[in-house]
Amino acid sequence: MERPLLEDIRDRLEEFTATERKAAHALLANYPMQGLGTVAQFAEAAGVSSPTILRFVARLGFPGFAEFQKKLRSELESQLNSPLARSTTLPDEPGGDPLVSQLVENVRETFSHLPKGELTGLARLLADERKTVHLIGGRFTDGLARYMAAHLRIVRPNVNHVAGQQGNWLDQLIGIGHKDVVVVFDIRRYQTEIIQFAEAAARQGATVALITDSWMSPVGRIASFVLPARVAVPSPWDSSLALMAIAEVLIAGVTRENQQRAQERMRFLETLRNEIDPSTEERRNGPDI
Amino acid sequence: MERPLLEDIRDRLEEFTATERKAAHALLANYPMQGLGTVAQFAEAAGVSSPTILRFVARLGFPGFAEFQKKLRSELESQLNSPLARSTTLPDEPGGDPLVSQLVENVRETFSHLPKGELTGLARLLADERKTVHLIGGRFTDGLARYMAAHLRIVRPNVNHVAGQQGNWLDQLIGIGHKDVVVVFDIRRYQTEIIQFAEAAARQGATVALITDSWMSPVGRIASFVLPARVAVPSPWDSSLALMAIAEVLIAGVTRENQQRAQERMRFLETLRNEIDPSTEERRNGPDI
DNA sequence: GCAATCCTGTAACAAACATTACAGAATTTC
DNA sequence: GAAATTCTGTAATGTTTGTTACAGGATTGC
Repeated sequence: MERPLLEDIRDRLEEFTATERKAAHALLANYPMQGLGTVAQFAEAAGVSSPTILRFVARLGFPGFAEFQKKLRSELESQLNSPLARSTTLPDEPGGDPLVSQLVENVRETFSHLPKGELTGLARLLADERKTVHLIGGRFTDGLARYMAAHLRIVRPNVNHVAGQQGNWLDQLIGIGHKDVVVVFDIRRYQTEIIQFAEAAARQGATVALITDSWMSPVGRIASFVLPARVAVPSPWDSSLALMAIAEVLIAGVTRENQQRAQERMRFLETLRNEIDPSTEERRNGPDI
Repeated sequence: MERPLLEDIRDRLEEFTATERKAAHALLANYPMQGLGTVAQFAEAAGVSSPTILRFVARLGFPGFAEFQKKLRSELESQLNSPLARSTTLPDEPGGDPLVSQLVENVRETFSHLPKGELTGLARLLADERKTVHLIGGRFTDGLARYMAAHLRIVRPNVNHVAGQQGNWLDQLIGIGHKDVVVVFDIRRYQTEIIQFAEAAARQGATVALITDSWMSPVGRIASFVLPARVAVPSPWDSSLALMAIAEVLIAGVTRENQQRAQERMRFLETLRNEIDPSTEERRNGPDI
């Protein structure tokens, strides 16, 4: 990671001219906000002219004010999104592992920022038995789509997991229309096939719900529901844990909406299972809900 | 202190028009940075027109975009200058939902009770490239096995996801022996086929690792590694979130153990991907690791 | 002490921006 | 089903912005 600009400026104060130093002090006093306004505002705060600010910025190695602001924004975004900076507020590190702390924090942060109405609204829509629910995921998120489909099938009819060879996905677009809901799991790298599937489904009148990461899959442009999750962890991998938490909350929400029907379907499934393989009753080692 | 704009927007999502909601999502997904650029940048990120952004901002009660930005800056400055303000928001239940609190608590509790040695020992074993790793899950946990396999394949060779028709599982027992590791995801109701597979693999000399719930699958009797997870949530369903957290920590652990080889394999995969479909590079919307 | 060089602010200018006007599409109401 | 209303994007426009050119003052070197 590149060195913070603030430190760079601080170390180079002596090489600046008098007015450049004024600019530097003004920036350091209110870093990085002072540099995120206009050249004129920064100049006024520093008590120098606009061209002086540009010379100061050029001295720092930026070809223009826009590049300078880009750098400040980038640093600020990292600061706002950096859990390591905030993890100091969580004295308990479960298992003493920063990775685990981050996993927990991701789930917590995800739901802190998710609009409650989006979750309940989507759960209500998914509970509507007049609709057919399709779930699609990519290379890493197909398991989530599969997991959610496995649960939803138990509490409601007409659940389709879009899986198998991607060449066959187009076949499953046939007949999709206003009575369909498409739940899309898409995290970076965003997959062209998923985007195309979602866009085609939307064109045909389906409602699209997106469960994605913080950088927002392009599917977000056509989705009616967008549920972004925190995925950054101290690891080369992104974490899908928060996406799975969203899936679980939606599953619970649908089950709650259709409580009576869900119980009927679960009892029926139980009866089926006991008829086909009575020995499964013996597998109950722990308490059952 | 005035109420944060973010909360205001979140609570008012239902009253927005479709395009205003898109603007709201774009802002919430990258708050407050998305609102601190130009109208055109914000519009592009939201997938709407510039005038729509201005209507959205007007709907929030601001006479113009400048006033809106003023508000965002003010909030941001408060946030940057007041770390204590940040820490007081953490004790709140994320989303105020007991289900979400329990999900977070399950992950935290799971790792608090997991022996660290079990995790690192299993990660080390899974990183051993002389071994072949098999992953098997049941009706609800196959997605986890698939997820873990998809990641492990990238950082190490000889990874087999035992999937498809259960009748075919026996075929995959052929050849399993001392050089194999079988990772089993099994939560109640425990599946007879999984138990039988694991028992047969153990008889043939394979090392068995079990990721299960607190009531302990019968596979625990013959497993060398047992990792129990908290699954109880206020819902008719059990939660698999903590099992997925275990999977992610193992994935990260294996990647860390094989850091150099993992990086080589990832680079090679990147090269393959760019050769087969160069357009995937364009899909990078957010920062990449 | 003077010439050369550097620093700095003012003014001008091209580009970018926020905003408004307008028209077509979509939705709602009767 | 048609009229009224609302939503939305495109185009145009006035304003603001970043940047450059230029000139005067300050500093440095001979």
